[in-house]
Amino acid sequence: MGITIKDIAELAGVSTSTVSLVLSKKGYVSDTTQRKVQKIIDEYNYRPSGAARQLASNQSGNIGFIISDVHLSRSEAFYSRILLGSELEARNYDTNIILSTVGQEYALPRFLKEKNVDGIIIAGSVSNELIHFLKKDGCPVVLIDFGVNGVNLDKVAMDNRRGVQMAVEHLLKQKIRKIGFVGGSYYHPSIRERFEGYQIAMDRGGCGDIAHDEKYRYLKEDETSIDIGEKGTAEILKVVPDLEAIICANDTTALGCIKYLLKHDIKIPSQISVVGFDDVNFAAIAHPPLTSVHVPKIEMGMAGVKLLKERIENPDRAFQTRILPVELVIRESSMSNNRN
Amino acid sequence: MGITIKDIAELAGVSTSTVSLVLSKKGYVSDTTQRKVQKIIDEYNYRPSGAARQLASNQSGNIGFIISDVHLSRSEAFYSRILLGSELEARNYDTNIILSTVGQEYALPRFLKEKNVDGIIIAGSVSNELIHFLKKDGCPVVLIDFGVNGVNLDKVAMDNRRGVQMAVEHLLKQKIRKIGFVGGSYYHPSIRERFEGYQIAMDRGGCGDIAHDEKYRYLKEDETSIDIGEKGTAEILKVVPDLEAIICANDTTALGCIKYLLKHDIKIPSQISVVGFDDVNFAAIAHPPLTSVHVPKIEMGMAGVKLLKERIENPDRAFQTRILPVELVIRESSMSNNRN
DNA sequence: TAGTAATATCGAAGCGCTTCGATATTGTTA
DNA sequence: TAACAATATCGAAGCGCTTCGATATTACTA
Repeated sequence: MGITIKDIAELAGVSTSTVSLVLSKKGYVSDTTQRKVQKIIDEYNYRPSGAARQLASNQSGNIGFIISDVHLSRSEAFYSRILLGSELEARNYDTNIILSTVGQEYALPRFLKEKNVDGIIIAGSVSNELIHFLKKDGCPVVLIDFGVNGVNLDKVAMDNRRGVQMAVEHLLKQKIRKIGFVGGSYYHPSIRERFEGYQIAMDRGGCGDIAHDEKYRYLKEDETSIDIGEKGTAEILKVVPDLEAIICANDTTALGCIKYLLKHDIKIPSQISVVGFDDVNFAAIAHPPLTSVHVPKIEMGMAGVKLLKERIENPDRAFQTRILPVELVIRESSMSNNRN
Repeated sequence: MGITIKDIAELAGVSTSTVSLVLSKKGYVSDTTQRKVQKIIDEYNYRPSGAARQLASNQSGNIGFIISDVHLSRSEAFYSRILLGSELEARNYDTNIILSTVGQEYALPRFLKEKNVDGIIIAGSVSNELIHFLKKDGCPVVLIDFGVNGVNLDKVAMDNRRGVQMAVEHLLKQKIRKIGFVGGSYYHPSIRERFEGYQIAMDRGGCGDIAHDEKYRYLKEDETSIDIGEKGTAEILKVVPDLEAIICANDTTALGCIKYLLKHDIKIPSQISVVGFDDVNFAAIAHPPLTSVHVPKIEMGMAGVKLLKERIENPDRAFQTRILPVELVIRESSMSNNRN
């Protein structure tokens, strides 16, 4: 099959070790030999076998990217951007991304079985068993937008609390105080932080009574969805008919919220303001365009790869959590002209 | 490093070849040995090295997935679904997907350099050089939603002509005849087919004069975008003020089209109907919800993997093109009650 | 029951690299 | 210029599997 390092060595009249040195650019090779060998390599379009290289050097040049399948299908707009960011960054290191979705059941992603990755990025929530397994295994791991209590790992996250705080402040400035919170996936650390951010900001704004009143919130364990947004809005409105705004755990939920309001002829934002989180690409084109906390998804993916590379190079350093800043993007769904 | 096949062999009191047979489930192994070996494997949590296996068997168990970076960022909602489909299908074969975006310049994806994939899926358009290189290289390749003139390869496509025909028929049935066509990426075969479908259907419906009149169309080489949708709509309306409908090359374009119409207070669909193509997930939540030709994206991704697997198994069989059916999803943007 | 076929297991030779230690050559310093 | 360091190249031993041919055992046929 194809041409091997041995062929190149013979053609160039050197040993295979010399060719290997030329390839890897380390060790001593004279300029003349280097050129001579490189010429043959180019001429014959020689490409070293990854497998052989891996086997001999015990390094794969691959990193695994794990994401739960439901997660990916449901929040594709979010996670596929993170994946894209990781891929773009991986390109800089000449590294390949091996993608693997995992189901709900505890199953090792396939590449893990063959351990042909140098490290792993996990985006979003996966089973605790998997995390524990990896932790025990000692394989370098970076978590993006996820975390498990009591497990110390490198992480990339966004400033969830700050994001919602900005949203709350934006509403308070408009003299809106009756603000509710709707969301699913409450098991997810990011969602929980967003809710906490809501409470903190409300407390500070003197609306603690509202933020701590269960009437004003709808929180489910189920994966976030349009459905939850609709139901949540309905539930809260039932007990708080004079609600003024809804902050949603993410944009998908916000979409459901808008859907409900539209259906019941409640004007956005003049009657009720809506704010989402994530700023996925449909936020801007929703109707009305959705105010949302922008999450730097591409950058998070890139940061994950960087962190992983650092960990691989230096396995013993202290674990880091990189928290990327977010930004409130104000659009029509929360701008009531008659208020501010 | 870890435990190897040799260790397992010793622990089980058999030869490594026997362990290998147990692992691969081929050849003859007695029930007793099989169980004995498997027990040790489980007990020690042994995972064979992918690299060694690849090297020895000359099979990687990986398939490469190539997509152009701009393409992916721009039409993420479309291509990430295809990727998802491929990944889901790959899981069934215990195969990994190695992702690689390629830039505009002609560069080999990294995994190609090391040829550690058994085959390659290309989604969307990439440089002709890359296609020619792969063709010459003899590496199994499947093209999803792309094609190059004069290069024979396995392909997965959707029924673009039929899709637009359905859209045209749907409009004609409402007595709408002044139908324009707007789109970018005209270099892309799918887009061209969509335009052809428009012409064919219009011809059949007795509106050939319109479909062959350049006034009624706006076609650009540039990547499809919201921008093109806006500009195209503007251009056509300038010369055909009494336009009744616009068929767009894809949903992104349609979005721009809607944006323009909304801005100029032209009512959709009572004044102008809009139809998109692809039915990406924001089509349903656009305002108004967008009538679109549904493309089975997940299925296309899956079909790509299937086709590739077949080609790998049987490298000499005739090339196939799998055309998946599409479906017109009628939503508000094309339902004018006062007409039908 | 000899003779063949099917079944079961093993040893050893690779797969195509990297890398370590050995050796050869050249350059530098006292 | 002897002595040592730096530079340049090579041979060979693996890395952890698969697979082929050889051998041993058992089952089946005539």
